[in-house]
Amino acid sequence: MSTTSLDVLKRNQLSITDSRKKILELFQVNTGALAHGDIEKKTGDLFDRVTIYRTLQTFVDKGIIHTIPTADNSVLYALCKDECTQGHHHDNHIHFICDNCNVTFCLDHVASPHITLPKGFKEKRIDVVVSGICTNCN
Amino acid sequence: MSTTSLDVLKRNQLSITDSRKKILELFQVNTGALAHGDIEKKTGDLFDRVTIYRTLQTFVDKGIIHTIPTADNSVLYALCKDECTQGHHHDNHIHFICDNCNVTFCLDHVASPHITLPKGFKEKRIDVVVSGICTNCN
DNA sequence: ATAATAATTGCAATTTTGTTGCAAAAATTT
DNA sequence: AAATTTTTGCAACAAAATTGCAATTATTAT
Repeated sequence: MSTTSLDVLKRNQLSITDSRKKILELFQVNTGALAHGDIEKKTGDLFDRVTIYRTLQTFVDKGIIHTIPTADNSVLYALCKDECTQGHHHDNHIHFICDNCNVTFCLDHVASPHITLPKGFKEKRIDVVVSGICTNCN
Repeated sequence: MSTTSLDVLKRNQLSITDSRKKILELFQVNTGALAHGDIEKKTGDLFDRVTIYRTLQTFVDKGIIHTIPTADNSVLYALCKDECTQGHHHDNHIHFICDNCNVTFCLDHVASPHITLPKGFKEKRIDVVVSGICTNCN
């Protein structure tokens, strides 16, 4: 499966626009997760803030990116693996946030743990966020 | 150990004020977690928005409540277990958010899982948030 | 290729959320 | 009961996010 920004947009039946191409490429180039503010900085005044908000929301809706819950409650976004489809995220991996450099990693090879819930609770989704010190800062 | 709001405040060497008593009682009465907005609604115009922010922050500092990271990045607070002391939270339990009724549960008896991280990553804290359908909505 | 249609963007205005300084009020200490 | 300390409410401010709408851009049909 090809992975150019253009292909991803087409595969998801999205109109091809400068903002969508550019923002998607940012995610593909950067290893870590990105906040809305990061994207604003990296794109300068190419696009309006509102466009960035809407583009991110569109990508989340389509299953192209997913949000990451963080301890300090800032909103982070990261690319989903290919298996994600519209309305159905399978980002079954954990996230790691470095307290030092503040980069967020999607640890794709660390599966979410299985958790036994009390009777009556049905799991649909599980988010695991580990924070500490990353390899680069060690 | 007694659990009236007054006792909790005294134990933590906090001045006894209406807002602190009222807000603490809200947490004690409600099973789930509360957002700043919830508290604002439930207290009407009894207290200023700022007071609520400061009270919540004070409680977090003292280890009376803790924050919960959520996937939609709203800030949630919930009562800590008694073992929490100032500056040292031991909220080593997972959280469950019901997609239906939107209530957040602290599953105190479900411990956070142990996760094996890739080489070089050092864990300091782990947050697990499971979402799905709770007992009441089942 | 071009016109018609549909979708997206940018702007302005607004709303929501959170913070800060300071004087007034309330709680605690003496 | 007075002195001191802490907390509160107000006002102003700042940041983050949302909405409606006209203008622009992309897609579809001709």
